[in-house]
Amino acid sequence: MPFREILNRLMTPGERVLWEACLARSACEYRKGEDMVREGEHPRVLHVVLSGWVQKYKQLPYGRRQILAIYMPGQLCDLDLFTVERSDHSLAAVRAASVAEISRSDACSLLRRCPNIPQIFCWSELVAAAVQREWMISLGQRNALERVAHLLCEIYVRQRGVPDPGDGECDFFLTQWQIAEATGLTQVHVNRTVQELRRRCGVELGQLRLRVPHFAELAAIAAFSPNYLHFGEAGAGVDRVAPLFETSDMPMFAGLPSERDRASPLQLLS
Amino acid sequence: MPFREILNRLMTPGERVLWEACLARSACEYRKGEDMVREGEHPRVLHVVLSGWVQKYKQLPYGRRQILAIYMPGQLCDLDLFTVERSDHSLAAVRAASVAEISRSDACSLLRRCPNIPQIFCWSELVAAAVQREWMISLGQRNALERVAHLLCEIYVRQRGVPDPGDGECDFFLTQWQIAEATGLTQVHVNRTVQELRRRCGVELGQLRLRVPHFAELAAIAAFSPNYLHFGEAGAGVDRVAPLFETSDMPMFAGLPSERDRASPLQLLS
DNA sequence: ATCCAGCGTTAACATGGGTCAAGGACGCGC
DNA sequence: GCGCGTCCTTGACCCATGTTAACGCTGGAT
Repeated sequence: MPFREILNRLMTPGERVLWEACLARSACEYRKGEDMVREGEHPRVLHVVLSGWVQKYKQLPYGRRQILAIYMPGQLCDLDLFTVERSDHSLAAVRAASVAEISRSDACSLLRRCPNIPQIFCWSELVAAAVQREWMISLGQRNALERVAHLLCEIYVRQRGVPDPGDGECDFFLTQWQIAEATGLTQVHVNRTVQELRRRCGVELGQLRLRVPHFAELAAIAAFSPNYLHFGEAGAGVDRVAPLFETSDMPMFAGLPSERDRASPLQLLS
Repeated sequence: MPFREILNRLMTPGERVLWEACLARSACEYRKGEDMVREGEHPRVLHVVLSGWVQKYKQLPYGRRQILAIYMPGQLCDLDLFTVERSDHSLAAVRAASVAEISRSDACSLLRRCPNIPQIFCWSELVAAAVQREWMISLGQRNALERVAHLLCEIYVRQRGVPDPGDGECDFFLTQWQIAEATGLTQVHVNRTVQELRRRCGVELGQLRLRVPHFAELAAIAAFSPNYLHFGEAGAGVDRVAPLFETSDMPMFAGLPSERDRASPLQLLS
């Protein structure tokens, strides 16, 4: 269950129409590497990936940069930026990407009309935060082989879902240099590592495509466990989260005056 | 302006009484290293640090662990856990710590009665997420000296605020082994690094206390810039965020039916 | 057809930080 | 006062990863 499916599952058909219309209306095209938000700017719009991938990154004195997150179609990139005066990071297209830029007023009217939308936002942020924590584990504790293997596993599972329906392929838009920036390694060493993975479990990392003939082997190298993606819960989320907060069991919404509207799960964001 | 001051600034006196009462009522004591939430558990309460520090961490196969975040008095540790079925990380005391454990129903009634509380939650989460991104930079891009220096700068500024009123001291509850777990280094190498910092800029890392006689020098080594802590904004936050969302300018709340109550800034969390 | 930029590949060499092992200082319980 | 555990310190050694510098392939622009 890739991210898009979760989106669809969480929305009513009517909401989906509104949502898609809003996205389509504000779609923008970016070229590879082009910035959408730059560190220090005051952010004015909310970015939602339509196609391609988007990277959140920080630039460091003298050239190096760290990629902090990768956003895939359907994901919200920068919900936090609405509360913040100056962004502390940048946002750019990984390759050519299409991105919806929702203005504050559009976001406002969406929220007014679609009670399930906040829930979407909630899951999006929740998963993004969990992924970020897992990246910290890679950066701090895993060696090069494990880091790259883990990143490939994550990207594969985020697109294909788990359990995997199976032909072992998915989109892959990062260059080896970008893998290096995400994993805190050198481009040269990423190259060595990718070759090792090719040798050990037949991973193919080609033009825009990742092939993983034996996912289990790759996952074993990375000690990859998809729990942190909270996928199973997102599936259940529609049924579980929504009723819960109608019955005033969820602390943040219960007691808020908006109960009849079922707005607000967003308040639970991490 | 350390975190506690921000808390006070954001609350009305009446709210502060309720808040403090709620914290006091549910206070728990933990010994050094004792777990409050363990990975895989279903989280039932919200943890707020009263005194001492709290660490969020993940345990890895064979012994190593990564500290993901450090929470100081006043901070909320795990707002996200309310939405999640099973926690993907653990929470433990750094040293002996006192922690309030707010039940869902208590959190609920707090939110009902204190319109500014969600705002507090919002800032807490926002800053926590920004700190986490900065830690990724350390783990991915900085060398040992820069990592440790940066951590010391952050801990100093988070307690003392910036600009610093000045005598160059603050609490410091981490052992060198815990610094190692937070920075992705070895305890042995942290020791070497701390000595280097002692030599280079007179940093003293003693029993429960950190002394930084020349903060500027330490900050220079780390290339430390406190922007990511969003401190200035938190000061302004009371005046700016609140009116903004009353005038329906903030997308997430504007249009929500609860406007007369001024609930909901939490919706903007990242 | 030619050029060029971007990307992947390779090799020789350098080094930051890990590993292992031992010892010392301090504080705490008995 | 003794013993023990926790934390800090030190030294010798070594490996994973960084550095530098080529080279070649490919695809797009002219």
